Amino acid sequence: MAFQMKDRRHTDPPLAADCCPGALARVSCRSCALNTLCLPARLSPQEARIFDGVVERGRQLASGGSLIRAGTRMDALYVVRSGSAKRYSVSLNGTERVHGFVLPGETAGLEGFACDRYACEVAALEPTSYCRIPLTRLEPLLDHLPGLRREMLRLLGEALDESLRLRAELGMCDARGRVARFLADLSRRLELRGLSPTQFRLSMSRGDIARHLGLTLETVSRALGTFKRSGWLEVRARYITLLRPEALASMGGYAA
Amino acid sequence: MAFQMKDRRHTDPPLAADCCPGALARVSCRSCALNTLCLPARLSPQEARIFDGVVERGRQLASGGSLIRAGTRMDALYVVRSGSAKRYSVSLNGTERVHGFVLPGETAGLEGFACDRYACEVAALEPTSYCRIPLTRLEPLLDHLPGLRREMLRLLGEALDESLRLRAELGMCDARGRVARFLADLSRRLELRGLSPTQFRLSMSRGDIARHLGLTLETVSRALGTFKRSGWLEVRARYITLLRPEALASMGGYAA
DNA sequence: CGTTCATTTGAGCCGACTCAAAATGGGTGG
DNA sequence: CCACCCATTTTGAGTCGGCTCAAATGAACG
Repeated sequence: MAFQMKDRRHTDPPLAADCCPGALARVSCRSCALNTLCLPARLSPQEARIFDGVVERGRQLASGGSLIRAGTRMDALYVVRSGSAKRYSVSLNGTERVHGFVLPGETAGLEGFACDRYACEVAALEPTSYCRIPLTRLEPLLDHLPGLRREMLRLLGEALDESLRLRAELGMCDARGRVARFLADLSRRLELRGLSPTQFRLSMSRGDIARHLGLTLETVSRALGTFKRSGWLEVRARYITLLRPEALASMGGYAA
Repeated sequence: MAFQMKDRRHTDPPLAADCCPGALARVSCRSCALNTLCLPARLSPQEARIFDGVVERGRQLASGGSLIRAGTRMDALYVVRSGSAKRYSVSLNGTERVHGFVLPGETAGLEGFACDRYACEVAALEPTSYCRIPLTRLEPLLDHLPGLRREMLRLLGEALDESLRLRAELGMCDARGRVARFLADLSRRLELRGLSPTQFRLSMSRGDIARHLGLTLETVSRALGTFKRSGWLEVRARYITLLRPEALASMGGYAA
């Protein structure tokens, strides 16, 4: 009972323009709640209007649903509108490796530019809606919209930079530091989206986190346990409350 | 004496169009030895000709010389023409992290698109010459050369893909596997450039390799020692001869 | 209410790190 | 040409963090 209330407190508020779930709403980017974060955010109003015309709004995806299949021909970019997804790849021996998590306003499928095929699987971690930007419609726009061109390069550069930084930061701290960094990063990204940076629900399992950080799920669990005992956070299953975010941030070497 | 001969065998043949070292030779990309590998390789002949006009040939850089300084404004892309370089960044506490090594025909500075500033240091590991592609001259070309535009996206996508793959592969094998993967990868890239895939000189120190693979230099040294005792390769200082490349490749999980 | 999956906790082991010292190689100047 | 010096690399011994295997607990769903 009291627990139910606790649960309620953690429930995420509606994140974006998904007020009409399941429908192919013709919502424009301008009226989208994510318009300060999303791809068109840096475009001029004219460019944004033109860009708007090529974006398809996808239907809601169920938890576990596949947004992108690795190995298939690259034909579009995808932007998560609400919910979340994980980017991962599966090696020949069946091992799964999680490259990262896609939050609302973030783009998936960029690595497909390398060879016209997607390299990563992207799958919803909870009910998730998305926008689709077909390349056949994006390409022609690049001719006349220098801002969009720059934005594409920026997006790719950012993904590259993030990947390098992740490798660098994870590589030089221990298990607890990695988990701390992960939480601090997630907290920051949630805050950017207008959500609470201190109270949130993890949409990914301990195993997903572990495979993302290069650890085992037991180690992730133990790290969370340590933080809990230190009074830095509260954990109840997937619900997290950060009590001393600054402690986590400093431990994760986030200032590096 | 015999040793001198051994050394000689390993000497790298001249790699590219650097027959006039130190001079700002106005060599065109078309006559460059790297033209099947380098940025303009995928352009149409017309596009390649136009692109040629914006490439500046840099002077020879001494070993240790800096090609790109992290934090400075991004104003150009750099392509190594001969020699090699390391991409790395230094954290606040002074720890160095090596992101990768740049071989002839490979591009450095791409991650700068993220925020208009370079995020990595790039420094020559041996006498190195390079080409410089100023953004102010590259940008306008993107208007009218769709092939060049695609090539830029491809280049960034490839860098991203490689970074993801590296993290994934290194994350799931032990120290020996990482070193094996590193050697197999290097071997493949050297072969692409018309060099021997089985005999080469490492331009980077054990420490550089270690900081690249997330290990210590002692561990890298021990891994090489193990391979040597197994008869998979010969090591003499920085000179490597692979005797059983397939063993290394399979151990490095290179087929993943 | 029971089943099933996810998470936590425990015990023991192994690989990579740390610290330390020896050896090798490259470069320099006599 | 040789002897020396310096940086790099190799090798050794001991420690510890995270992994593996295993069991118990907790949460979610019908």
